[in-house]
This record gives sequence, C-alpha cells and structure tokens, in this order.
Amino acid sequence: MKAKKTKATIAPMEAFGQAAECLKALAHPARLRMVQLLLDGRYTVGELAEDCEIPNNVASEHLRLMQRCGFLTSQREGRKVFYEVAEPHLADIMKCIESRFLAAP
Amino acid sequence: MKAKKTKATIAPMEAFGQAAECLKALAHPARLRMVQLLLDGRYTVGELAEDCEIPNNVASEHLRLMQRCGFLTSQREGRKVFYEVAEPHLADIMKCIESRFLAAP
DNA sequence: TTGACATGTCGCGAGTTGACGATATAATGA
DNA sequence: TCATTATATCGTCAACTCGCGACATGTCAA
Repeated sequence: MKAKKTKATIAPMEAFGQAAECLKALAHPARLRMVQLLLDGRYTVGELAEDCEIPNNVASEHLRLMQRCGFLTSQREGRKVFYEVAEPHLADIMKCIESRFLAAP
Repeated sequence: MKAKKTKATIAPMEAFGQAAECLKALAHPARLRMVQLLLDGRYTVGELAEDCEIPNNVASEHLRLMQRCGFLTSQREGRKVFYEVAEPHLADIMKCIESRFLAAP
C-alpha cells in the first residue's frame, strides 16, 4: 500500500460490512425480480409470489428480509399486504444491474 | 400482476440468477474493499490482504472468486501477482454503493 | 360464529460459504 | 543447489442460507 494506510482505513472498514449485508439481501434471483417490480408499483405478496413462481410463504420470507434491512415497507389493506420500495438508492443500483445483465443482444 | 405475464417473464427470469450470482461475489466486506482499491490501481495479493487485515491465502481465495466471475484479471510479475478490474460496470455499481453507504456525515 | 382467504412464522434438512492450517507451486537470489 | 518470498490450493468444520411443510395469525363475508 502506498504509505497512507491511515487515510484509507479511517472510516470505511466497518461500513463495508454493512454494505455487504445489504448486497446479500439483493443477491437472490427472486428478490432481484421483486425489487424490479416494486420499483414501479406496489404489489401484494401473492402477486409477487406468482410472478416469481414461488410459494407464498417463501415470498413472504424474502420480503420480510428486505424489509428488515430497510429496502421495503408494507401496509395492510384488508386481508392483503402491499409492499413498496422504501430505499431510494435501490433504483440506481437496479439500473446498474440491469444495464449489465439485461442488455439487449 | 397486471395481465401481462408473458411480456414480463420472457427473457429475464434466468438472467436474474446470473445477476444474483455476481452480486454474491460482491457481497462481502473484504471483497468490496478490494474492488474499491482496484478501481484506481493494480495491487498484489499481499497488498490487498494487508489493507483488509486478512491472511494472504484468504485474500487469494476472494480474488480468485472474483476472477472466476469475470470481475478481475491477474498478471504475474516476478513472484508477485497483480490483480486489476476487468469488468467496466464495476465502477458504476461501486459508485452506487459508495453514495449509499459512505456518504459524508 | 364459521369458513375461506392472505400473509406470517416455525423447525427441519440439504446444500453452500467462509476462515483456517497445512501443504503445494512458482520465482528469485545466495 | 537450497532457502526465501509470494501465491495458490486443499481438507475440514462451524455457520449460514434456502426452500419446504405445518401451523399460526389476521381479515372479511355469509
């Protein structure tokens, strides 16, 4: 390293842990898909589960996980629960991912 | 879902798997830090290991992992091995992550 | 109330990840 | 050659993740 270890390791080394946690929360096919959908609308657990082709309880677990790390919020309406995006930066990150992995051939 | 299941699920549902794989490769504190360093310079295994405060063999494993998914390349010079970034999109993704998790207070 | 629907929670088992120590390979110089 | 330095690889194990089925909770309508 170029002799300036202090400057480089002052703050970050712990923030990387938190950032990694959040990346893990995104690093799953179903969760990525859910975020993509939620980025332009609110959806119920059942709708998201159907789109991702997974059982409802599994979808519920994925959603709860993303809620715990602040990505999503939920509101109950009648017997349904709608989820929506709570973290604005998700849109940016998703754009990066889309431009890398969903480019038109 | 809004009645257009076909359009929505044509291509992606498999690409999300690949995208998730790559996010997993980033979702680790040491690997994030390594990528950040490598984004403005090439470094040896030993240098990266020291900065991340992990043993050399562990660093080597992390680097190999990121190399396998196309993020990094390496060249031997003498007895040292230099790694550098091979995937241009990493810069964009890292910017998103930094702006979310390393904002100045 | 009862029954049906929508979501959430629990415990289990299979599979994966991450760190470690030991060892292997590669390159240099004495 | 041999010793030293720099990386890489291997086997092991604890910890974690994912998906599942079973069950619990919450809401509405008859």
